[in-house]
Order: sequence, then C-alpha cells, then structure tokens
Amino acid sequence: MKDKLPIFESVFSTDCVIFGFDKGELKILLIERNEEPYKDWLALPGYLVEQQESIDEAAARILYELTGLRGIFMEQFYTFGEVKRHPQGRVITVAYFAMIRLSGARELKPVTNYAKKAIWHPVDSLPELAFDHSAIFNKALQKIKRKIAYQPIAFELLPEKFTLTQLQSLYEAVLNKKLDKRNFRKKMLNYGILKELDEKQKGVSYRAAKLYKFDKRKYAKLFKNELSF
Amino acid sequence: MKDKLPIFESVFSTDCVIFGFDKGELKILLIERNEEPYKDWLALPGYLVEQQESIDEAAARILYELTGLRGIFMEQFYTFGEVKRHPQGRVITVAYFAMIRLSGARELKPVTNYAKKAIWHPVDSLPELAFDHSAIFNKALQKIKRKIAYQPIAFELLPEKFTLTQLQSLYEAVLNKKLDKRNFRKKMLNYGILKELDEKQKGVSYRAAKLYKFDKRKYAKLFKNELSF
DNA sequence: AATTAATATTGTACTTTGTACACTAAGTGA
DNA sequence: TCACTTAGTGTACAAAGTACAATATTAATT
Repeated sequence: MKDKLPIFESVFSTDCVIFGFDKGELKILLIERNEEPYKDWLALPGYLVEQQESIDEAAARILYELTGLRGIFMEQFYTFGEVKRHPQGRVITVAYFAMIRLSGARELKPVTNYAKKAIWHPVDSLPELAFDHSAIFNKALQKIKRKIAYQPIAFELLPEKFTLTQLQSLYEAVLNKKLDKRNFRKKMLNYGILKELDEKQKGVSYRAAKLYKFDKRKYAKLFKNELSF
Repeated sequence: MKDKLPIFESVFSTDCVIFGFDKGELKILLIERNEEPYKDWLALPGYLVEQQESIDEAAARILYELTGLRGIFMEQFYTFGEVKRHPQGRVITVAYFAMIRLSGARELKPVTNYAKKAIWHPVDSLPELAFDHSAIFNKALQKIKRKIAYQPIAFELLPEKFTLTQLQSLYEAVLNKKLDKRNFRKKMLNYGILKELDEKQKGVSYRAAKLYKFDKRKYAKLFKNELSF
C-alpha cells in the first residue's frame, strides 16, 4: 500500500427509511427530488456523506436538510453497493431506518432545495422510487417486521398515550395480518412494559378505551435481559 | 447536484470476520499485515473495494487474496464509517462475517503479499488488532451470539459428521456459558434437522458417541417458516 | 476376567408461553 | 330506551423451556 490512499471516483451516501403510523396506516417519509437524476421522482431522503462527518452524523444531517426532522434515533441496517446503482458514478449507500410518532404532526419542510417537498406516503401503495430505493425500502420493511416480532418496539410509532386497539392495529399494519384481540392483549400486558393510565380516549362515538403509556424503564430492563441470553 | 458526482478522497473497503471451531475453541481468521500502516500487526482480512466490483464481490475476492480461502458464503453485518478510523484518509468499511468448518484443514496461503500469512486465532485471547478491527470483531461476535440463539446455524462450523457433545460445546463456546446436556439434546433433536447416522465416533478411549449429520433440506424448510411469521 | 475411568444416553415433573375461540359491558347517539 | 359500535375479558389445550441425576457403554488397566 502506498503512503496515500488511491483516489477513486467513488462516494458514499446515506438513505433513510423513516416509518410513521397514522390513521391505521403505516407510512414512510419520502421526498420529491428537485435535481437530476430522477428529478421529480419520489425517493428516500438521502444524500452524499461529507468528508469530515461520520456516516451516523451524515444521516442525521441529511434527514434534517431534506425533511426538516431532527433528533430522530436512526439505526443502520444495510449497505447497498452494486456498481451500477447510481447512474452518475460509483456510490455506495448506507441505509438507516427509524420509527417515529406522527401524532405531534411535525411539519415537513426541506431546508435545502435538493428536495421540493417531503411527504408521508402509505407503504401499501408506493410507486416506483428513484435509484434502487424501492429495494432499500423492502429490506427495511423486512427488518422491522422481524424486529417487531421479537421486541416490543412499536411504541415509537404511537402517540404517547394510546389504546390497546391502536397498538394492535399498528402490529397488524406492520406484520400485514390479523391478530387475535385477547391473545394480543395478554401478551402485551404480560411484557409488563405498559402503564395503565386513569384516562380514557376522547372524541369517539362509542365506548371509550383506556389509555396506556409505554414504560421506558421497564422496557430497558426487559430488553437488557433479552440481549444477555 | 452537478452532472458529475463530486470527487472526494474517499474509498471503501471490506473486512471479513470468519469464524471457525476447532478442538473446542472458537477461532477467527486473521492476517499478519505486510504493509504500512499497522505493518506486522494482526488484522482482519480486508482491503479496498475496486471501482468495478460490487461490495459482495470485493469481499469474496479480498478474502481469497489474503487467505487463499474461496467459495465461502459471507453475510454483510455492519458498516463502519468513523472519520478517523483509517490513519491515511477517509475509508469506510463494510464488514462481513461467515462461519466455516475447519476440519477440512484447508490451507491458508495468501495469494498477494499484502499479508505475510493468515492464521486461525482463538477468540478468547485476541491481541489488539489493527485499525478498529477489534471493534469490528466484537460486533460480529455479538451478531453470531444472537443469531445462534434463535436459528440453528452452528452446523457450518462443525465437520460434516459430528456428535451431539461436539455441537453442544460449540454452542457453549459461542455463547460463553454452560448448557444443560439433556435439555440441549432435546431441543436440538426436536428441531428435526439432525440425521442420526449408523456410525460412531472413533479413536476415543471411552464410550463412543453416535454421529449425526445436518439435514439441509429440513433446515431450509424450518427456516422458511420462521421467516414468514 | 474384573475393575476403573471417562463419557454417552435417557425421562419426568413443572413452569411458561402460545393459541383457539365468543360472549358481556359500556358508552354514544338517535 | 333502544340500537349500534367498540372495549374488555377467561378457559382449555398444546408447545416449548427448565431443573435435575442415574444408568449404559466402551477402552484401558490390572
């Protein structure tokens, strides 16, 4: 190896698959591109990593610049490195995912003009996305399906206070199948990570359901044990 | 974005964490570096990805060039992208792992002279490795610990014919804890992916154990079901 | 041939978790 | 007060996990 690294025409990027849940639908965050290639196409929020930032930092920065969202905990899940995945040259992309609550209704507002706008799009009617972003999305969906099945991580997608029915419909949306109500409740309550509140749902024209909160401390404890085998 | 991508002084590499199991010990494959930086240090087999190869291809090529091993199925598990992880410039590395059987005693022989030699080193007495390779190794170990706990994947590490005691001691080595013999056997046999052979262990000075084979077809079936929830 | 030493092999009782399945309770609005 | 809609609940069975110790087999030794 030489004293200096060779210089290739290669760059890294990150792409973010951000899941949200709203009105019983699982959604992801997309941008409408304002630049070639794939101008006007829908794409995952993603861009090039700068020289002096780690990939984690880049992912957070890029998500902010393209969508206005900040402070979201993202987890790296796969790196896509096919030679031809970007039409302009060799770009490998490190993909991240996150699950966030939409209830706060945080405004989506791109800070740069690389994106015309950012939108929440239901996952069950996605059009073809720019680059290989459809494949990246599929891998992310597969990832959270597995994850949700053995870790109760779905709470990040719900408002702070939620009903068991809402929680169940979220599971059903992610796993894409119906679950038994009684068994679902038994299982969730047995985890011991839900705090029952003295409040009830409001604004519904039928019997109001109890509200629950997610108990972070107990969750951390449970999770720790699971990891240590 | 311009018509052309910007050119950064950035390159990608891959590093491989190859696990083997021999004489009751879990080992990994290391090379002794023959180049600066970290000349003479032990390191994971890894090198730069070329312009015209995918990362998967690069990983296979590099493993072969540095160790002489070919045809090993590797799985990508994490990408390390800290700015300062390589002293000569910005290098992000996509890390792969694999589990292989050592019994065939395939010869380790670097094809290039980037590596002086390749060796199997026990995981429980690793020295500090070059670059951030110790951290990469730790992440890989964590990964296979989790994986082995919910998928019976350990067979790749054993010879074709093995005894249940050998299988158990492999699990114990990976998980780093003692397991109950009866329960372990019950569980493994219940998976239904072991084929009992009409042969016995040879060359031991005590009661010889039955030999088993791993049943790939049944395994594939089991695994498929597990993935579909 | 008998003994020793080392490991192989086996079962049971209990606990925990998963699963199939259907009725009553409560609140709203007409 | 009635109709409608969703909330909330229990039981029997099956499957999987866990704790625990005695007997069987073989090779080597005497």
